Amino acid sequence: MPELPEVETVRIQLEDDLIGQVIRGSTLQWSRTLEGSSKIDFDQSILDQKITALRRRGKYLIIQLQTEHIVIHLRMTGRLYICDSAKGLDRWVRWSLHLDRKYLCFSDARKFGRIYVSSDLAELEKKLGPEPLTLSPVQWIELFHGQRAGLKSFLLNQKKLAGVGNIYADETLFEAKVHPLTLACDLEPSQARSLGATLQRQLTRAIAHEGSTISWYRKPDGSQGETQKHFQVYGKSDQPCPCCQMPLEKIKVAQRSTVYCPSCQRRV
DNA sequence: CGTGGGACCTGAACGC
DNA sequence: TGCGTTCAGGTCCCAC
Repeated sequence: MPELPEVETVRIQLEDDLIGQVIRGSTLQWSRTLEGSSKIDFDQSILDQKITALRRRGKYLIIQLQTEHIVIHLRMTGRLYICDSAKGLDRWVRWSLHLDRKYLCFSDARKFGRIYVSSDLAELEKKLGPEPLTLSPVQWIELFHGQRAGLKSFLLNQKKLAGVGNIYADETLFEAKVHPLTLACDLEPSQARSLGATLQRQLTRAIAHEGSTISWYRKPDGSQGETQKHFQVYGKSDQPCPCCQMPLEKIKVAQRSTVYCPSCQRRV
């Protein structure tokens, strides 16, 4: 499931192919993929514009044009790749962007992914908390201060912190030895700093390993990420804890399955 | 402010 | 073989 490291990997791989390209049009195969405007208005606002940058904010990928931005969210099964044809290379292509002699294809089996155009990113910013990789130790303490949500819910809340999803939330809480239902405000300052540092380590390592391929995620070149080989708890319920050998437990938190070690991650 | 449930979706895995 | 069920989960929206 694309989270921050997966989206960052996609950004890095597509950057060189996209920057400097000029938009010649688009094809929309599943209308709900495009939100916020009609296909005609969408095309009109991006036509003939040059791509000046490829950016990421949380789990969003942002194709920066001269006066507009194309904002893309992959949700669960979205993939992006460069291809010679607007039809793409698989049966789940929902949208493609026409460039000079190549196409950026958006494939999305589950049809949850969304794309929209926006001249300023203020609306997006309103929905998103800070980038986890830029927070300082003091900022981590401030982030958790006074927050009465359970930590698993808090980490998944994009408005509080941008880019973390189910995989890296569970892996981080395990490595930090914190119970997923611990209230954020109950962390001691030293624990808050340490949890932040652990999350940053997890995300940085996952980017270095080019993301986690659980089922659908692929890099733009079609290959899989490597991070899943290093999972300690995600998807491993009932297996022995890598630390104490007690069986890992699965519970539902905020509608998501959550795997943790009841012995190593004691509740405060 | 916080949580819980449903909706959006379809493929994979599993039970019978 | 094939049908039916369950699970996966990011975000939005509504109810409490």
